[in-house]
Amino acid sequence: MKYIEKLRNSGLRPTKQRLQICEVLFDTERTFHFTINQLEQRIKDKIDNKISLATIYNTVHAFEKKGYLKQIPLNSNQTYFDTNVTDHHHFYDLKKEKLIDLENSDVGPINIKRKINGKKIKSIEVLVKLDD
Amino acid sequence: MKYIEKLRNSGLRPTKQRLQICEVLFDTERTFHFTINQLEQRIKDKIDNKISLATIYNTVHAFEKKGYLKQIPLNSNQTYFDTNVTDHHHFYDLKKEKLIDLENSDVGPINIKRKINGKKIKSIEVLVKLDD
DNA sequence: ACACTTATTTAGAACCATTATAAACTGCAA
DNA sequence: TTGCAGTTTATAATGGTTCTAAATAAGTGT
Ligand SMILES: [Mn+2]
Ligand SMILES: [Mn+2]
Ligand SMILES: [Zn+2]
Ligand SMILES: [Zn+2]
Repeated sequence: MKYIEKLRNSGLRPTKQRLQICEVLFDTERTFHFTINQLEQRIKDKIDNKISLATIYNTVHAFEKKGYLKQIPLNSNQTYFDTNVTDHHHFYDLKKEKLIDLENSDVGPINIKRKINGKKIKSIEVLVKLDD
Repeated sequence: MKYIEKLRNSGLRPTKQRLQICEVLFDTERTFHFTINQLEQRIKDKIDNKISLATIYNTVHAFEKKGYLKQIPLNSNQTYFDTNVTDHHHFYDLKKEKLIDLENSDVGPINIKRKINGKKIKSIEVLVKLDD
């Protein structure tokens, strides 16, 4: 398995559940955005055994902490995650409630002129909301 | 009262509760960011009668729909609102869990080069997360 | 002022995404 | 193999938000 090493190197035991979740999350042609419930559904579709919802939450949070996933700031009753952990921005289609990645070449450089004393910029994220 | 007209013009009846919430939200030197629970506390501090939590939710959502408040996309278990409804961006201090307005002069122009067929840009919001 | 209609307020229940619990299980090093 | 820390799991608890339906208040017409 290609994820055993990755997990071990992160200090996470490569359990059956985590490896299967890795396949669902990272064995894909493209990166994608998901809520926990959407991920639960994908897992059900792709694997035979059951993984408890608690484990899905635990794993997603563990992966997020290790930097393999990130949360996307959005106003929704559910938390959105992204398998694309590179710096990038988003369109948010308000009608379809769907996120679309913006390539870095799609957005001009963001120039933050103001500084806050003793604070460092950790990330800069642009959210472009789309109407009809 | 200065808000009676404003509410009537919006098709909202100027009730005692709404007028009092207007005072808490809009009779301020500066605009500010808040969660419902923070607003509830401010209301308790500023006025003598009680306003039910349901009314606070109802009013905030009514004001948001009319464009007197807006939500700020953020990953938190609580929804954040802004009394500054002009287009502007935010710092988010991760340690203090506090939002800080960026003036438009603090951020260079955002240039979104990509278009989505049949969709119009409704808003562009930048969130700058701050570390120590 | 009064009656009538409709909007609003309210306490409390319901909802539901997320987190906590604690017992069973598993990976792994000694 | 044994022991232990890490992990999984069913289930309960949490808590922000929304819903409900009855009481109250505002607007309208007379
Ligand atoms: Mn989370
Ligand atoms: Mn809301
Ligand atoms: Zn993305
Ligand atoms: Zn703001």
